[in-house]
Amino acid sequence: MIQKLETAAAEADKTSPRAEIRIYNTLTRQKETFEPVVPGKVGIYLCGPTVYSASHIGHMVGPVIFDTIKRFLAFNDYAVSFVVNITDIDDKIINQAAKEGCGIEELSKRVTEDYQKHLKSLQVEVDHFPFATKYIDHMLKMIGTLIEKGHAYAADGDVYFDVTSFAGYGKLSNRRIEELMAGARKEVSDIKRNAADFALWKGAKPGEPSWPSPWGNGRPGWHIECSVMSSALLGETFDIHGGGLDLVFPHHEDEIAQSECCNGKTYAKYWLHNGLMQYTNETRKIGAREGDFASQEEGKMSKSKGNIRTLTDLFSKFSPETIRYFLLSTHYRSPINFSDERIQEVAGGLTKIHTLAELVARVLGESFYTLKAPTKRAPLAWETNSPFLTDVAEYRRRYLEYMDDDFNTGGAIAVVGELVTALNRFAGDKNLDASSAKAEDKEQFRKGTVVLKELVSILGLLLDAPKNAAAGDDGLLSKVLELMIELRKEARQSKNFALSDRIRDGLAQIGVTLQDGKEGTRWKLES
RNA sequence: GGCGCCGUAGCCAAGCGGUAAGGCAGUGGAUUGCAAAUCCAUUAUUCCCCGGUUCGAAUCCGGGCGGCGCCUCCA
Repeated sequence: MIQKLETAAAEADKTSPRAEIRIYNTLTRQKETFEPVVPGKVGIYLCGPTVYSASHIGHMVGPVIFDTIKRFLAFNDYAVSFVVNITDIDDKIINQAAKEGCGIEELSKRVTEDYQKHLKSLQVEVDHFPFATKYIDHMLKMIGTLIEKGHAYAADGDVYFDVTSFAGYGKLSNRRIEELMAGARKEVSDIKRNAADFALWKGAKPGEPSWPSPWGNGRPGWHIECSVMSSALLGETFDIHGGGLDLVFPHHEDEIAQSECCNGKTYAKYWLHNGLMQYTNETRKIGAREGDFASQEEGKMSKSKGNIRTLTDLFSKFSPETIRYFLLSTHYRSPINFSDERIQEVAGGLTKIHTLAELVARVLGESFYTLKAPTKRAPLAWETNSPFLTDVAEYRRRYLEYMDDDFNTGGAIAVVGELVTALNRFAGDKNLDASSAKAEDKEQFRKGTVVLKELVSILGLLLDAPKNAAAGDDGLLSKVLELMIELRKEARQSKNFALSDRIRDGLAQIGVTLQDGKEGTRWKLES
């Protein structure tokens, strides 16, 4: 009963600043109310890539999701610091560099640039990209502390973490040490005390890149870089640690063990894990016979399965914004089925918003893309004194409710779609596209449009006008097309539809779409 | 074998104790010379199956069946 009352109170206040945000925490396996470690500030650390080969779509899921979380928290008036690490030293990099016959710096630099370029095109705004090789000193210090405290031991040039020394080992992935011992691989060398112990430092083999250390020349083990860089940039206890579901064990489990043993403090407060990209072979799905084609393996996208899709390839077919929209169209914890058909299907919703943006430009005489909307959460600045505005307010409330509930972008996007339909309907009913439109109706439309802008900006969408949008073009192309339209108009007036259709079809073939409206014919380039 | 996740219309997908959002595709209609775009209407007595708890379950519990992830590098 009491709980019901509290819920009702929260319900009434969905639109206020710093509303209650619920987050699913992998550590506790339930949704918790978000409370930052330091009031008003939020640190987010996301596990980035090991830079040894070109990024694929799966690498973008986390960044897009966590960038959206960042935007939403910033909207809720938190000062957010978003860190994505770059692991630029690892066996895989060494092997790949050897294969390509180049230095590891050259390889990691090239791959990092590729990765960052794609994040930028997806509108992902990262505050810090720490590189593992820049934090070797910090790592050595941490390893030293762990040895001093009895949680780690040097053996044969390597240093291992003793998992039996940490009572909390296994708490994130819900594993028990005994089970890990039983299931461990036989290849385990005698130098480890326990089969589940993991390397903090690896002694270098001849010819490998290495750094000097008290235990001999070597390089860091996997995991240590995240523990070190997150605390260096966000503090020993920080708010949100994210990554793909496949990193829960052993990576995140080991990070917790190292950091909590070293600092004696809680490491990350909330652990969020995104679902993994699944590859779907549509052809197979609709029942082609086995062996009809060289089918790629279905399931998780991974290099070992050979079913990855590089971004460079993907972006030649879809805009980064479409990919972002696609990634946000479902809940972040669910796996996403990937296929071109799926993206194509989802993309329609985005196109509809862009089409509305064109209408907005015509009605308001102002670009939707540069429209100013509130960037901080606050109650609506206007009265809901009409059915239309009441609906707009309700859509906004529902959108925020979805986002407050574990960043449910899929639900939020559905509401955006409803808002778009409402705006289109209102514009149609009130004939806003005509010069006779009433100022007061335009004003209402404007209010609704600003809300749309506000909501869509949180998702990092519709931030820029599409590259090939024709709206502002006043060059030669525009003049030629105006002439074509004029000629077609004359043909239509004299009922010469064969000619008018020839003009329209001909233009369509070269990528120009004509649309007849009450106020004349518009043209736009195929996107 | 151990630890988890998931199964909602043709497809995608919200809802997670109070009587099934939304999108795509389809169908019908408005608009159009015909289109395009847009709008309207329509598509699950039912949420994999069987039990149980409850006044009430897609939602909670138990048992099946099916799919998937991790336990080894992976976002």
